[in-house]
Amino acid sequence: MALRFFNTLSRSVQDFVPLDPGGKRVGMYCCGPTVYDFGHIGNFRTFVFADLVRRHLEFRGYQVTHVMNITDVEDKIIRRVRETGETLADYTGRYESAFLADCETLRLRAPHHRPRATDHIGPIIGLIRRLEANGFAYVVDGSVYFSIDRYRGAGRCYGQLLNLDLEQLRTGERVRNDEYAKEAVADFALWKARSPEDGDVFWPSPWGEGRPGWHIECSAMSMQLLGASFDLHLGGEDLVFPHHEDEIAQSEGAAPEGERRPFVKYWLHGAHLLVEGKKMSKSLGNFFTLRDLLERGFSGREIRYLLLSAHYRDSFNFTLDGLAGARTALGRIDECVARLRETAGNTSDEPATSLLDRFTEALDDDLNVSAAWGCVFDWVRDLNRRLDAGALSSAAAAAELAAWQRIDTVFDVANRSEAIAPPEILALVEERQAARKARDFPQADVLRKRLLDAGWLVEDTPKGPRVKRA
RNA sequence: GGCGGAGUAGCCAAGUGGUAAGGCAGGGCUCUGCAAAAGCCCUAUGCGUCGGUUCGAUUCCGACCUCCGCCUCCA
Repeated sequence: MALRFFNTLSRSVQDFVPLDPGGKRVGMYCCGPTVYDFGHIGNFRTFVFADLVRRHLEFRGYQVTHVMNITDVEDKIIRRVRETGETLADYTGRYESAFLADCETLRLRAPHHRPRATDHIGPIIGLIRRLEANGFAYVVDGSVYFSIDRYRGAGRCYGQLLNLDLEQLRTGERVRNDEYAKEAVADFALWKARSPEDGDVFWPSPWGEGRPGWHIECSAMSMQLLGASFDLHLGGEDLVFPHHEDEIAQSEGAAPEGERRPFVKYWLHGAHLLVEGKKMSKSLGNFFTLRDLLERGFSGREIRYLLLSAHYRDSFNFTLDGLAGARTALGRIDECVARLRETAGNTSDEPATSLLDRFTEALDDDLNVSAAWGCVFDWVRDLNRRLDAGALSSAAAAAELAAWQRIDTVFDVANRSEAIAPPEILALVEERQAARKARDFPQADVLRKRLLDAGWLVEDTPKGPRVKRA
């Protein structure tokens, strides 16, 4: 069976066929963070989802070029910069570093390119000029807007990602008065003229000093790094409209007549999450940054596992109980893998195929992680039975271990702190074992406590004691 | 008001036109000097409600109820 994804463009699950005639190379763009604060668990759900897409593509042998932008100029950022008196670069640099550290905590594979909006003002201006040349942009008081009417008038399609009735668009409170200059409500800013509140945040342009609009950076940077037409574009579901719709209009609208190609072949959108059953909000006290969760004693891999446990298109209820459950579930895998290692010893073998086949089939089906984890836990139970029965050869254990390692290139939840116990710990274990043999149980328990204080848990098995990280 | 998504055991969550994966929690058991460890086993006659199609529906159709998202800068 082929790999398939749900494409927002078609509202259906489609076979994945890369644009590359060789069928190998894949360009993938994911809308990254706006660095105005620490990332929260909802942000990271989307980035973990993007990581899963990328890793599964790589698992399937594709050569992925992964781009994730950093939005480092935008209304909220400008407001914060004004409030703190810092420079834009100092302010955003701090949160960008924090974001990168958080990504490492969650074991996200680093994108090949992480372009910043402020480093691409030139390409952004160039793109706006092309839109002007094509007649889709108009200038009002030093700001440049995209005209949806003119775009549609030229036979182009606005509204590819959703059924859109512009007449029905509610003119809500969020239509600010700084947008009054637009010809039509649905038009959007490509370039915003400098205003006094912007402080030092502005760049020169053919239309005067100002800064880029929100959507334009993604069009400019993605096309620069991946070409005018590429395979995958990912983001949170809230970005479908207007952000991604506008990206399509800007990107396809910039092409000269006669060279029109679809901007992106597959659009994938991740659902939002709820926290403790409610929309995350600071007033409800259910607003968690990744850092908050780490402070509560959870690890990056536990959070990663939990975020990988639900399908990306379903809204997911993130709870602290769920995180605690994630810890137990991972422990079950850790145990099984550790037993496999012991049984395999120095033996190595080709990966066993039965688990890999089921796993691949599950993820190929629009990233059905629930089914994939189901395979993993079925496998764990089966192996535990065979290990208990002493019915697993070292070669078989090695083959299963190799299969797990393949799977973990996608899920990446393996226990990394499962270091081999240092000699002094092993010495204590032996000392305790001697005490047990001598039936000096009080002494054995003292030694067990000492090991525990050192961070190691002893487990007595029929084959002798085992230590693992407490 | 417009568009879209979802309702499966205490919780999370797959799935299928033929009678319900997996995880957590809970219960039982095994191993053990002990176990706080680990493993095994058990746990939905039921899949929001009501109709319809069908030999048969949780799965298809219709209505309804509930929840959620988007509708101009929120992942």
